[in-house]
Amino acid sequence: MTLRDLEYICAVADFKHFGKAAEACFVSQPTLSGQIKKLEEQLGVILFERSHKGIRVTDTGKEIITIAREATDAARRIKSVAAAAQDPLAGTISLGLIPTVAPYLIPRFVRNIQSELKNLSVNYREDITDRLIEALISGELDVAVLATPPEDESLTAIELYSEPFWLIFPKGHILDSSETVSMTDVKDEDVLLLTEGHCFRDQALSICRPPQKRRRQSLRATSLETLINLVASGQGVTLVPALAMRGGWTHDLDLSSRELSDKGAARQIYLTYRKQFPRVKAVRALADIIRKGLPESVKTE
DNA sequence: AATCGCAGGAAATCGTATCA
DNA sequence: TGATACGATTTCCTGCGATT
Repeated sequence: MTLRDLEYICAVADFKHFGKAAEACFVSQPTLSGQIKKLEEQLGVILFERSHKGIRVTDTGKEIITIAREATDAARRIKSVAAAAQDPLAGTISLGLIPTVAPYLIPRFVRNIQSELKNLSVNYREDITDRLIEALISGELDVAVLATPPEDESLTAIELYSEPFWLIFPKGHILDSSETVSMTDVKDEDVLLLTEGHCFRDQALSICRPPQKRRRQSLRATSLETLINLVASGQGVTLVPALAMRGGWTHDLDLSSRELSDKGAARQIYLTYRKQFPRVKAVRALADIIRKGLPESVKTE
C-alpha cells in the first residue's frame, strides 16, 4: 500500500468514476483500476461496488477512505513543512483573528503581505478566542491575533500593539460637553456589550462599575457594528477598541465618541503561536508588516 | 552489470445499456 | 435482435529504481 494508492481511492470516491479519477491522478484508467484491485486484494476487502449504474463506496470503503484522506492530507502538510524549512517566508500560514480585530486590522496589512512577502500565502479565519487557542494548540492554525496573553505553556506571543477603549454615545448627550470621559461619568445609561465568549466583553466589563455590569442581560450582540447601531437608536452607550473607531460612524449615525481616561481602559493585542512552530522568521515578518499598517491611535511600544 | 519488483501504458477483451 | 458506445478489467510489454 502506497500513498499513491490512497490518492487513487480518494479520487474514485470523489468522482465515482474510474476514468475521471484516473485523469485527475494523471494516470491511465487501466493503471488506476489495476492498482485499486491490487489494494483491495492486499486488504482483503472490497472498497468499491462496480455496477452498470455506477460506482458505490462500500461501508468498509468509506471508513478506509476517511483514513486515507487524513493520510494524504498529512503527507501534504509534511511537504509544506519541508518547503517552509527551506524558505521560512514561503508557503502557507494559517492566521486566526478575533472578531473585534479581524475586520479592522486585515485591510491594514493584507496588501503589504502580498507586496512584501510574495511567496507567502495567508489563510484567514475569524473566531472567538477560545476556539482560536484550541486551533493553535492542535496545529490547525499557525498564528493568531488575540487580545489575551498566552496561558497555555505550549504557546508564546509577540506583542503587536495596545489599543485604548473609546466610549460611543449619542450626539448631544451630557458627556458631549466634557473634554475627557471616564466610566464614572456613565450614570444611568445602559452599557451595551458583546455576548459572552468575546474577550472584548470581559475587557469592557473589567472597567465597568457594578451597577453598569448588572444592566441589559437580555441583549445579545455579536458584533461591534450592531452595538454602534443600537447606541444610534438610543439604547445606551458602548465601548469600542481604538482600531475599530472610524470617522463615518459618528457623522453618519449622529454619534459622539471620547477616548476613556480610566486606568486600564485599553487592551494589549498579541500575535500568538506555538513555541515549537518552526517558522518563527515568518511570524516575526508578519508581526512587522501588521505593525507597519497601524494608525497612530494605537500604540506599538 | 545483472536481476528483480513494481508502476504504468497500450491494446484487447468483457459486460452492459441504448437504439434503430 | 444486432450494432454501437461506454466503462472496467485483463494481458502484455516497457522503463525505472533498488538490490546484489
